Amino acid sequence: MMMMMMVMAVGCALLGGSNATLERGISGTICRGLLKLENFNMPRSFLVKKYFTSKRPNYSELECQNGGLPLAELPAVANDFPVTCLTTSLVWDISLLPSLQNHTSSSLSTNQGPLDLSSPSSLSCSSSGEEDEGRTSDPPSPDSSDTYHPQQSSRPRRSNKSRAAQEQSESGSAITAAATRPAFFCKHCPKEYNSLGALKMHIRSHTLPCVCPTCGKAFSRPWLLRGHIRTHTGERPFSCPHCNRAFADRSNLRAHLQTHADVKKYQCGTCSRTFSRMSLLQKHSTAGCCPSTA
DNA sequence: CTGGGGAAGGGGCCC
DNA sequence: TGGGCCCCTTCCCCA
Repeated sequence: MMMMMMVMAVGCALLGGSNATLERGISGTICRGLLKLENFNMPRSFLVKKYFTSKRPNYSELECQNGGLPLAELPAVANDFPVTCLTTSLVWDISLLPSLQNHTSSSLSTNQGPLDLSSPSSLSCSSSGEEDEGRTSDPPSPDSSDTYHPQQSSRPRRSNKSRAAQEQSESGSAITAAATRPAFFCKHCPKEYNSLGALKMHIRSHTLPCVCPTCGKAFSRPWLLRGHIRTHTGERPFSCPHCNRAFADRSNLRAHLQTHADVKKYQCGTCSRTFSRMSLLQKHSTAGCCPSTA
């Protein structure tokens, strides 16, 4: 079985050009993942580098929804869930998205139980990769020269603006604002981070130290691998309290719960129509319902 | 075309 | 400082 999956995965990777048909079928997911890895465009890096993060999200905003219980553990009679959600400021107006994105939070859970994910044999985050790379969050040795290491430099690399300022006063006496906010750059991509830890974590997205023992797909973090392994095992620890559906991913359960809501979380600012997902709201907006925002 | 599910990526926070 | 977890978001596919 494992060999078969590997062969399929390799085949898909080799045939990356015509992925339209390959992505369908049994190995579609695997192929899609590999193809994504191959391109590695990282289109989802939307959270990079926030200079003015407001630190902690306001989790208490949503606690009223379920009293802090995990959604998967909500009683089926939690009928005020959607309403409560909407009576708070959590109804999203797409016109406000740019300013809200960094301030939203919907921590609907505390320490979760159902996700024990035993299957220890399959959870070894990277047979080899994690041991060499993951533990240190550093790229493998051949790579290490390709990434920034503070030990190799007397100070963190600075942002463009900071570097310009530094160049301007090369004598060194006027490193002011830049020095108070050092930036750590990734040498694999143009991203920059405020802390070395964040950079190291990011570097893992390049080194992908966690390898699935079943299909060989690599991930940046152990829990990503765990989630992926569920696609092989079929484990779905997050169940919907309103229906019989279960999900392997909590976020997907959360999105699903929106489908049970009479009034959904994401609201069009023009027509007041609500949507279960922001992507649907965005589609709705760009489709022309809201000319002002389209 | 729309809505929903599946899978995945990434930063932030807590321990 | 690092690992684990949380949450958000996105992309793709399908009904």
